[in-house]
Amino acid sequence: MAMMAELRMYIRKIPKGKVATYGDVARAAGYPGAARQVVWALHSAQGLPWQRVVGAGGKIRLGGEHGFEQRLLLQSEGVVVHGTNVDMKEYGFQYGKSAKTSKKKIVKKK
DNA sequence: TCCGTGACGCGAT
DNA sequence: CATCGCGCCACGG
Repeated sequence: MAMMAELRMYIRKIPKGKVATYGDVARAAGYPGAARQVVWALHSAQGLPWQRVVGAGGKIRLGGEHGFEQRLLLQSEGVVVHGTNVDMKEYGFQYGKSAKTSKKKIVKKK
């Protein structure tokens, strides 16, 4: 499957109220080190929860108006943003971690 | 085909 | 903290 499609698919897995980093998404999708491609995938963010993708350490990498909007969107989902950062300990989403114990097949929303 | 461009990541200075 | 350098890789010129 095409890389961008994979990335977009994983981005959609991020639940509301949680965030994942570019690197995490890339690794989860099977492309470690392809954080830049995540950016590309987001560029064509059609229906994607783009605001739930932040930089390493929970840093919002968007500038100006966009960064401000991302902050608002995240907070409206219950994520507390400190300046330009998010507390990953509290809101970081771990891919597949829950599936590890429940082996239950995750029904991805389409 | 080579080259510049990213909402990147990470270690070194 | 702020910067730099390097690795990473799809895409458009």
